[in-house]
Amino acid sequence: MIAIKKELEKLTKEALGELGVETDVVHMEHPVDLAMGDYSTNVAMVYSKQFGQNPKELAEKIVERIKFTGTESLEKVEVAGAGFINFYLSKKFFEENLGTVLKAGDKYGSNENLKGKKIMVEYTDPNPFKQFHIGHLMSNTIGESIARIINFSGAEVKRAIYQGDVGIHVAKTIYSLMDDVSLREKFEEFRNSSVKNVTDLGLRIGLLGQAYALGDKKYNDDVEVKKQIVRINKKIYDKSDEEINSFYEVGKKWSLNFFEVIYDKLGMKPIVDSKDIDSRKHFDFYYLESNTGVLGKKIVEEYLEKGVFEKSEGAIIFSEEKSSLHTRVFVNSEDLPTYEAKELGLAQIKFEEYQYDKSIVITGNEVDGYFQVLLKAMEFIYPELAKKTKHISHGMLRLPEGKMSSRTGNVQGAIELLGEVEKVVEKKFKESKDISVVNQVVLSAIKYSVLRSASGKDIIFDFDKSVSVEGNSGPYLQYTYARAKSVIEKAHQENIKSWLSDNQLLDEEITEVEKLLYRFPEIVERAGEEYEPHYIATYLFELAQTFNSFYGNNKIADKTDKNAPYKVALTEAVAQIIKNGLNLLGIESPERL
RNA sequence: GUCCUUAUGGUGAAAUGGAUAUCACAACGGUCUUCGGAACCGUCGUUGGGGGUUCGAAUCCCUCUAAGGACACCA
Repeated sequence: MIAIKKELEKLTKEALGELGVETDVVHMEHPVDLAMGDYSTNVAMVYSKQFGQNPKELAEKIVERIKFTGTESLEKVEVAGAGFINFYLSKKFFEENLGTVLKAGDKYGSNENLKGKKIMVEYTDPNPFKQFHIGHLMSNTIGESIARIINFSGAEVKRAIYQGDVGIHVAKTIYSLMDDVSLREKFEEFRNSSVKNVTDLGLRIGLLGQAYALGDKKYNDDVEVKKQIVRINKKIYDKSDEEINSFYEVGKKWSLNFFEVIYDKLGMKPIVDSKDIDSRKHFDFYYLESNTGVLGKKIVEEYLEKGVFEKSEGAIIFSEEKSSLHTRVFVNSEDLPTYEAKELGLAQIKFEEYQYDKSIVITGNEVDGYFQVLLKAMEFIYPELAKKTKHISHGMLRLPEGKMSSRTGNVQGAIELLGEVEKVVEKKFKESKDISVVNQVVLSAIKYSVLRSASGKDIIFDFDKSVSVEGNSGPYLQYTYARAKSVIEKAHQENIKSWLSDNQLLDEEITEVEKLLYRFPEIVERAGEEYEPHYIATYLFELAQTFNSFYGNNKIADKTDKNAPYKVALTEAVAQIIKNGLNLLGIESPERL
């Protein structure tokens, strides 16, 4: 809780107390317009009925009783509109806050609301042997941002990833690798040579992709092949066929290693930083369906006896009577665990490895219905874990050309999308020859497009708008940061010192920029409470706009202006907050574009 | 058919039950020989329909309409 907000709530409560109202809840918010003050409360409207007088009169009475004269932070308190009480903070407050921002630096905006809490965040979840598509990219973007935000709120955060290394998609790939002569030859060649770099790895991933496409086609076209693939699938589960095992292990390793390359590209910070392609890691916990399946099936069988599940048509199901939702199959009639059973196993394994206070799972919203059923089943089996589990879902990332689907084969790869955006960025930022900066702009364009609106709804990715520095975009924020940095640099050259917190009070108006700075910590808190990164994105854009307007109307690095040190300090604070905020979105802040 | 989600200017979005619904893009017009013009300022235009709750509704409830998703062995 932000100190000043708490103080205003306390003052209001005391005033209400004098009028005979005891309450714990004083709703304190920011007025829609900066000109209406810095904080506002609606208590007069809430209690006017109880007092039998009109809200404005009651508001006046409350204001008379608010003792703010002893508070340097408060300039004035006014009644406005239908009975709002508006608080105006003082120049002194804004000055002090500016000092706080500069002093806190990279830590500004952090809080300790989740101090001591252990939180596991599962996200991304690509499947080995399949493409890392833009849906995974979206999940990774949201998950990484949420992980950073709750970490900034003081929690210990562990990143987890859950990958489908078994299932029919794997069998399709293995089938083609074994059955198709040229694919098989290529596979043997790759298997017998070492993987020295990313390019080598990429070639192998290409081969797996071809094999999957071929297997998928034959599975749908040829009934006999379908039967074979189903047999292979079963053997992958029980590991009974050595030849299949060998194809499987090699392909899985290539796939998993390639995903690590992608996490690098997406800007994740490695947890194990190694040049060795086999040991580089970006997540704290890696979970595989091949492991959760075994345990999940055991759990289902155990609770079948206890009456949670029941047999039906050769499968084990969780009936709609139990869930009051809809019936789902947990172990299919082939005696294999479905995703549902695997998830039960996963929950147990996760908690055994890490005694979390909260387990967050981020997925696409097409599994919302399924997840509700799953949580119901979990309530029967581990009620305490069910309570700690939070499912967050997101919509689809759609490209202008059309809809992305992993089932129809019309898949949009994440790498391909990055490449396309890079082309647009390079065209636009011709001068920038620094490849790492280009990458940072590419990622900010994509990530910001995802994070700027509330999660849950589909995002239509617009190449031009996402890269444009003229609208509400990641690159716009990066540009504003770079410009602020450039102004600060200029001030240094002009020998203008930045204002320090012990400096004297300057007789000057309160700028709109200042009125936004102190709100950042509140925004971070709310984003953390609601697992909603978009609050940060929205705020940063407003801050950047306000700063750019200030920049357009004021000369900042002006030696002849006695207020220049203060303006430079404001610029520094804006830059700092943009950097901190972008970091929470998983976006870098290059000093030059 | 049942259940879930969604519906805000031409387009994409924001809004903790609060004040005159806020931005961006597009369109139109303007500023200034610039600390990074990749700027700034302005004009235009919006809560799907109908009821209800409330001092107050984009937000909560009911209903209709439309779109998307889930609804037994995929994940």
